Amino acid sequence: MFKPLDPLLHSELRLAIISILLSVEEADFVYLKEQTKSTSGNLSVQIDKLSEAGYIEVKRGFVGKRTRTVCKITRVGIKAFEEYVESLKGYLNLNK
Amino acid sequence: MFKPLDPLLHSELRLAIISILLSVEEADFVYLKEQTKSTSGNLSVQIDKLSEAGYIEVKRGFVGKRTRTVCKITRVGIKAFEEYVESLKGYLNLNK
DNA sequence: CCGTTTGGTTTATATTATAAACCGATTTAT
DNA sequence: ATAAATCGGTTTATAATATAAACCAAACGG
Repeated sequence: MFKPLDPLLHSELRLAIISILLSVEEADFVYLKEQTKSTSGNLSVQIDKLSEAGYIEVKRGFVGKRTRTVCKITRVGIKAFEEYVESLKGYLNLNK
Repeated sequence: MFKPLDPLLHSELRLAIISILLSVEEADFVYLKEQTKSTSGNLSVQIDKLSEAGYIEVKRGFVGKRTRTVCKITRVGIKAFEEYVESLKGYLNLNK
């Protein structure tokens, strides 16, 4: 009945990050920060966690002389998200 | 876009408790423990939190000589749950 | 130069979740 | 009658998480 919820995704900020990355192909740090209205520190940490889990891919590079961190969701991340949503449905009564 | 998720409901065990109470009118401690497969300690703590927030009502009584703790969701709890689900939809892409 | 902004990371702290230990009452088994 | 196990929890300690605050190097603006 209640399947466990992937703790990596069951977090407001990380879920928002994944949600954005699902709809946008690629997003950089600044864009994610704007969209999620999070602090840089929090965003940095959560991006790392998603990256270490292999849910997203992070490329650090330059645009002109400025650094730029770009994130992209992986198939692993997509899969995990889909499973998370399925599990979550067991908790919500979406079948109203 | 990303409305904040009520932290009281954005918790696996508390969400499971609420989910059960939405479908069952009343449930006692033992039943909730069985259904959620949680430990007594964890369940006790989370029931308290939901109770203190006014999301559920807790009645402690007896059945025969044994103690019995019965939980029931309140209208406040129902409202909070509905809002939580609405907010959550903004994170999931349920509009596939 | 000097102060400020950009684009972050690191470290410290507050909050949360979870488990472990405990407790009084009640059965059950001896 | 009594010791041992079970029931129905609560309390307390610990581990994990989230969040914010402090910091940093490079770039830019005056």
